[in-house]
Amino acid sequence: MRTRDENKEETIRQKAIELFVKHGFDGLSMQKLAKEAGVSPATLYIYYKDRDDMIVQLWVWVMKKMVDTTLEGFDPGMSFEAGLKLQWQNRARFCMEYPMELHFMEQIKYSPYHEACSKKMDAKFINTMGEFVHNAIRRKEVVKVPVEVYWSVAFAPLYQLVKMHMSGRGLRDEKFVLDEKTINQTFKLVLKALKP
Amino acid sequence: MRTRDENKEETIRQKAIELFVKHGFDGLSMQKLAKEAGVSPATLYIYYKDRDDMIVQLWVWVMKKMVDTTLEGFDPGMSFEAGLKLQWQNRARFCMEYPMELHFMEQIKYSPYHEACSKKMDAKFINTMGEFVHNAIRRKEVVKVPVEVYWSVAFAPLYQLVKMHMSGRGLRDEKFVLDEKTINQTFKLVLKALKP
DNA sequence: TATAAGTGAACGAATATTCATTTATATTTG
DNA sequence: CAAATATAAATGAATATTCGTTCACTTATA
Repeated sequence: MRTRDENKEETIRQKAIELFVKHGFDGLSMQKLAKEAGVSPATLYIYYKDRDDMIVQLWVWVMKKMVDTTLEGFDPGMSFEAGLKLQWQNRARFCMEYPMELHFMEQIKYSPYHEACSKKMDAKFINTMGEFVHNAIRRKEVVKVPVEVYWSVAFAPLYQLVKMHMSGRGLRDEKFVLDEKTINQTFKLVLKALKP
Repeated sequence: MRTRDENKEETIRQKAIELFVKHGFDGLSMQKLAKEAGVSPATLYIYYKDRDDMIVQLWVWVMKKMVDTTLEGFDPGMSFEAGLKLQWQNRARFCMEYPMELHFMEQIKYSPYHEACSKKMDAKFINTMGEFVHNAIRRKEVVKVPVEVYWSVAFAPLYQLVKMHMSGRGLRDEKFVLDEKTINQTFKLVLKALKP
């Protein structure tokens, strides 16, 4: 039997995200994507059941990449400060290395695909994160708050900075570039908020 | 001459956001919207130049609503703690009262429309916010950090909580409902982070 | 009566998806 | 070892819809 061209598979994914980021949901049409990736439209239907399935599978792929990057060198038993710091570094690295993938994920988050995607969320990842927080709370390294409150304070500021960085400007018209110093400065504030 | 039916204008806006939130960019087609709003497709082109223009104008309208709500009772000369508290209350109220409008705005934020929209951003609003922070920094009520860092720590956690509230669940599968108590709890942490 | 609001049908272009065929290769056969 | 075969990958053209937009026309009112 004929073997599947793995290279082709990767090209499709890459071009799909590229099209999506550049032209949004409207721009990601099966025919345009096929042309862009140099394959027949019919080929897409070998890889994916339909357009919706393609978008969800694309999300799963990107999510895995994100989880892998985020967990690099991480252990839920780490001390709170060290663990959170590593999380920030890993997450920031992912954002900088894969801006289009991040863009794609953020756009999915508020789209009708959000529900279908979050069902495919890696449970192990969430559990690892949860374990880390609970360890820290138990050791009294972190104020005792619901996980949602913790997560909001711990990571939302970072993603907000990344958002500004990606759009190239801050709140006003001035240019904004997220550098190591700004990350550290913000991290210190977050740490202050979460320590008992 | 014949007068424009203001009621019709409002129905179109309402149905447009409804369609957009329910079915995303793909779902907001001119013909579907016309049918939904009970007007001719051609009528839409009296109100808007084309589909892109409609989406941007829709955003401008929603943004104004958001700014108005956020500024209710606010004065940039307020003390930091009182001002920030009011901001949280106003913003939370907007999110709860107009969930679809918030949904719409968030989706635009990561779409190709983001740039066109942010050009129409109300400068006065941004200036008022900026003035408030700078007053607070001058009075030494807030740590001296770039506005972007301030904004990220001050508001991103709130919007993250709202996001979870709107999706109906937190990080795990458990139900999550954002209540007054959770808001206050998070607010206290943010305040701790930002105070010198 | 002048004028802008509002219409419904129509346009070509683009959409998602399918299907009868062809192509490449892993495996089996002689 | 080489040739035949089986099988999944890959295709390009065609499907019926739906898309955004326009235009000749009617309607309501200042």
